[in-house]
Formats: sequence, C-alpha cells, structure tokens
Amino acid sequence: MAVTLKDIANACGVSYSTVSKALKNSPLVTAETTERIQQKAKEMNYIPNNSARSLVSNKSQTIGLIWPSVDRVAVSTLVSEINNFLKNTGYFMSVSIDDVETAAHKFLELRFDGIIVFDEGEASTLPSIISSNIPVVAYGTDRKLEYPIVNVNHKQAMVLSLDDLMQNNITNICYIGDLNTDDIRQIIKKETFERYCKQHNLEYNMIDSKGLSAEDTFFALKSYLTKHTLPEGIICGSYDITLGLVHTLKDSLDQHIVYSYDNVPQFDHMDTVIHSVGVPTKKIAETLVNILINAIESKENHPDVYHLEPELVKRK
Amino acid sequence: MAVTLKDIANACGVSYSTVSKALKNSPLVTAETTERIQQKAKEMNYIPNNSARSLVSNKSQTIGLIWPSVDRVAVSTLVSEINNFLKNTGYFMSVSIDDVETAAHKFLELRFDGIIVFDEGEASTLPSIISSNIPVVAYGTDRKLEYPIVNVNHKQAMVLSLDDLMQNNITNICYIGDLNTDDIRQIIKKETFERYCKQHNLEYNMIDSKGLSAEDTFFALKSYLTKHTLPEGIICGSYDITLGLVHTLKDSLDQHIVYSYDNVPQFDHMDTVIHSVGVPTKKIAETLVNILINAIESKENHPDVYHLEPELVKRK
DNA sequence: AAACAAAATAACAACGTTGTTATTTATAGA
DNA sequence: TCTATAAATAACAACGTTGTTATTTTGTTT
Repeated sequence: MAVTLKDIANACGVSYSTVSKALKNSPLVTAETTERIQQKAKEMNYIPNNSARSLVSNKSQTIGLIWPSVDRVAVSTLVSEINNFLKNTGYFMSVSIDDVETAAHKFLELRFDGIIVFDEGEASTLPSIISSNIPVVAYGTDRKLEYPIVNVNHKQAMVLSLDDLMQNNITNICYIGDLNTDDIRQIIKKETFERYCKQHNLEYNMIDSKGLSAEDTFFALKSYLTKHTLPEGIICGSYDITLGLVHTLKDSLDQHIVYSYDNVPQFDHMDTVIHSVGVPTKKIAETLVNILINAIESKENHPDVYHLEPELVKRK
Repeated sequence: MAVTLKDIANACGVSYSTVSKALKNSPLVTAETTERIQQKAKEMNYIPNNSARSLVSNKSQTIGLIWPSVDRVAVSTLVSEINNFLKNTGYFMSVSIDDVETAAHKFLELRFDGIIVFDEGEASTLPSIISSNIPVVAYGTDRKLEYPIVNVNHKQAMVLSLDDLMQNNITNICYIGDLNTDDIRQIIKKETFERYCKQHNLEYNMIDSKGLSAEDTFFALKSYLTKHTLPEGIICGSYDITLGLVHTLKDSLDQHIVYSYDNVPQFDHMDTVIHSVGVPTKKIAETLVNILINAIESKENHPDVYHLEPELVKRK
C-alpha cells in the first residue's frame, strides 16, 4: 500500500495536518520540523495522492489533449510544442487518441483542469454539457463554437500562396487536397482556391488526395498521373500531402513550384525547394496554451474566435 | 459546480447511498426506483467523480502509456493498436510524451492502474520505487528488468533476413541503422549483423543512419553516396530508416533487395518491393495489454522476459 | 391485529488530502 | 511566579464516492 501523510506523521511523531503543511513549506510550521518531515517523506518514497488532492481542491494540474488522428506527422510537432508550453506553466499533459466524445467524457470523470481538442468539423464538436463543465479550447477552423477556438486563417494562407504565384506570372496551377470531407478546414482551402482562380481568370484544377495522409495522396496522384499531368504551380493542402507529392514526383519535382500548408520545421531540412504557408507551430501551441490557462485561472471561458495570421516562407 | 450523488438524491427524495447503488444497478434497489434515479441522473448530466471513486476503491480504470518519441511513425501504429486492446478490456489509455521519469511519477500521483513504457535502454529504465508501486510492462529489448518486458527478438529477425539473403546467393550486403547509440535494440541489430557476416565470410559494411528518423537517414545516405555505392542486399534497422532509403534512392531502388525491420501494415501498400521482418504490430499490442491487465488483476507482477518471434514477410 | 421475516432504504465510516479552528507550548512582561 | 500573547502544533470538517451496518417499510402468517 502506498505511503500516506499519516504514515509520515506516525514516523515523525507529529499530526498528519502538520505533515501536510510541512510538505507545502507552509510558514505555519517551524523550519526545523519542516526539514525533518521532508527528509522522512523522501526517505519513505511518499507520492501524493492526486485523487485526494483533487477531491478537496478541485485541481488536478492536468490538461487533456484530444488527438484522434495520431498518424498525422505534422500534428505530432504541434503536440510536442503544446506539451512544452504546458510543462512550463506547471501542467501535465495527458493525450487521448480516442474519439472526441469518449475522450472528453473520461477527462471530465478524471476531473482534469482543461481540454485541448483538435477541431475537425461537426464530428468533433463537443456537446455543450461538456464545455460548460470544463474550460475547452479548440484548434481548428473558422466557425464559432461554445468554447474558444484558435483559427489559423486558412483562407489568408491560400491567398498568400496564390498572390505569390501571380507575382511570378505562373497562371497554370492546381490545388491538391482532401476534397470530399466534412473537415471545414479542408473545405475552406478548396473554396478559397476556387473563388480566387475564378476571380483572376486563372487556368486551374483541383486534385483529390482522397485523405490527409502521405499515403492517400501518393495513391491518388499515381492514378491521376496515368491520365493527366501536373501544372507548373502546385499548392498542397498539408505537410503530409506534400510528402505524398514528393514521393510521387521524385526527380521531376523541380519542374514545379510547390507551396505547402503547415509551417513545420521539417521543411527547412528538405532537399527539394518547397515554399510553405502557415502559422509557425510554436505560435499556435503558445496561443492554445495561453487561452486555456487563462480560462482556467480566471474561471471565464469566452467562446471567442482567435485568428492567427499565416506567414509565407519562401525557400531557395 | 458539477452534479453529485447528493444532488440527484435531493431531486429524487432518496438518500445518496441509494443513488450510488441505483447507478450501479445493484439488486439492493428496486427496479422501479433504479429506473427513476437513472433517468434523473441522465437528465441532470451527472458525471461520476473519478477522484472520489479512486480514493475509496483504489481503481481508476486508466492505463498510462509513456511515449517520449512521438515523431516515430512506426510507433504510432503500435500505440493505436494498444489503445484498441485496452478499450476492449475496459481501460482508458492516457499517453504522456514526457520523459520516462516525469511521466511515471505523474501517473503514480494520478493513481493510474498500470503503466506501459517503451524501453529504449538505460535512460528509460524506471526506478524500482515506481515499479514496486504499480504494475508496469515494457516494450523493448533483451535485458532483464524489475518488471516484465516484451522483447521482439531483434536477433532472430536479423538472422531471418540474412538467411534469406544467403539463400538467394546475395553476398554483397550492408546494414543501415543507428550505430552510435545507447539503445540496446539498435546495438543488438548491429552486433548480430556483424557476427553473422564474419561467421559466413560475407562481404559487408554498415552505414550509420545517424538517428532513427527518415530524415536523419536521408541526410546520412545522401552524404554517404557521394563517396560510395550501396551493395545489392540492404537491411534497414527500422521502418522510418527504410522510408529514408526509399526517399534517397527513388527510382534506382529496384536494383536492390531490401529488408526492413518493423512489420507494420504500411509496407503492404508501398509501391516498391520491400521485405519486412518483425512481429506483427497487433501481436505486440495484444501481448503488452494482456500481461499488464493480468498483473493488475492478479496483483502479481513477475519480471519475466517475453520473447515474441518475428516473421519474415516477403513481397512480390 | 400482533409478531415476525424479508425487502427496501437510510445512515455511517472510510479513502487521503486541504484549510480552518482549537489546543498546547514557548516567550515575554509585570 | 503568574498572566498575556505569540508561535507551534493538533484536531476537525469537508470533498464525493463505496461498502457495510442500521433502520424503516412492506408483506405474510397466525
């Protein structure tokens, strides 16, 4: 059985409430006894019981992150950064790869202090019962929810890429992305691309990557290329889709000018020149964490939509 | 404030202990009142408090998984499978991407029921204080620890590949893997390869991928190929390393016969022919979960070493 | 209708903490 | 030495559950 405050109290000949205070360096306990108690606690390998703590203080110092699509490479970078920021703020991050509803429900049972969820459209919307019981922040798209959402302005990212293509007089272009999906982020990319092209009378087409993974894209492109060719200018809907493109085109990639969504550090180390648009991963992570911690500490959860402006990073 | 048993009791005009029993479908409460109470509980959006439960029952129905290297693709498949098996057994999986010691300590504070840890050598060994307080199972290598460890027999996997190469009369071979590391799994691969080649008088060399990621491998190979060429037979130390090789060789890959560690489903969908050796991911996940759940329910944690035998999957 | 057993529900202690209140001990001033 | 005060420590209630024990209600038998 695990060591409790009472065990330490007995070993030290004091009451357990004194032990509790001593371990928290309370000024109510003399320095001398504090020292003695802490010494003993370490010696006995005392590990505080978070359940008991949480019960009385309503705090667990833990944040739940809901990440149903573990296999996406681009996202793992973001998850890593979020973990770093949370750690600096004194919170522990617990990740669930279950579906949004299951994960959120369990996080509530565990009385975690907050939830970060990757919003991927209707399917991942948290019921209001949940969001009214615990601070939630979503990373996602343009829509308004019952909790704050950090939006990386996919529209503007698309416009940045297209403006740059126009400036380089490349008018024969395509967009490769997940075209048939509920994921609003993907819908926005597609629609912005189409609207822009029509407005500027550009020659364009859109290629369905049939999914968001590199693998999906690889197969989709392989089949597409048996009948068609790719235009000079290419915009890819995500880092993983870009990987799929690179894998498909191989050596002939340098005949194209490629722009990719997701401003992840990986692009800097690639051997092929690929421009990228997006908000730097660190910036996204920092924003998500700040909003959530603020909501927890102020006990106010405003369902605001935060817009982070993307940057175009051009590479040589 | 969250709804408690007391709130439901008041709303129903019964005592809270009756509510507790009713929600657990205890035969001590009449079917009629059980129905009425469950109805009300749902209506009031009651969410049980795991902290209170855990305090009295010493169970959290939650398993902690320690996964410090989120960026490895091959591992994410395994993590996914583990989650599935745990869910079927009635446990929730909470993932931490913190370092082993930090994560394990927090899992203990949270009074989780068990821990799964990816053993990557000395640096990831759990102190005995921890393993004596909670059932632990490791996924890793050949060594004996204070808790059970599932070993995928990397030695045998290497022998399988080499035997197959010999049978095909390919005697000019190389191994691509992480050569300078503490990770015992990598050391075993390297040493087994070397010993086998010497014993059979094979012409061989070993190429350092300088890391375990596809990216690391890509750069290492790029630089290696400026001075050398690759032999016909190639054995890659992991799925990610193989990805790096594929990315580097591109079209000239079919001049080689490639064997890769990690028996992940991804290989089946690749366009290039790559043989793979390893224990199927599902098998590993199932074994890990079974051992852990057994240890939890029997309250006995034998520090056994489990050997899973790898399979060679040849592709056309 | 009284006596009893069985069924249903209520009351209570415990789990390991924290924060508040009560008690003991030490320190000082007269 | 005795009181007044401050400092140190102890005792206690509370958090939301579960499982055990106590009490009330219902039904049956005579």
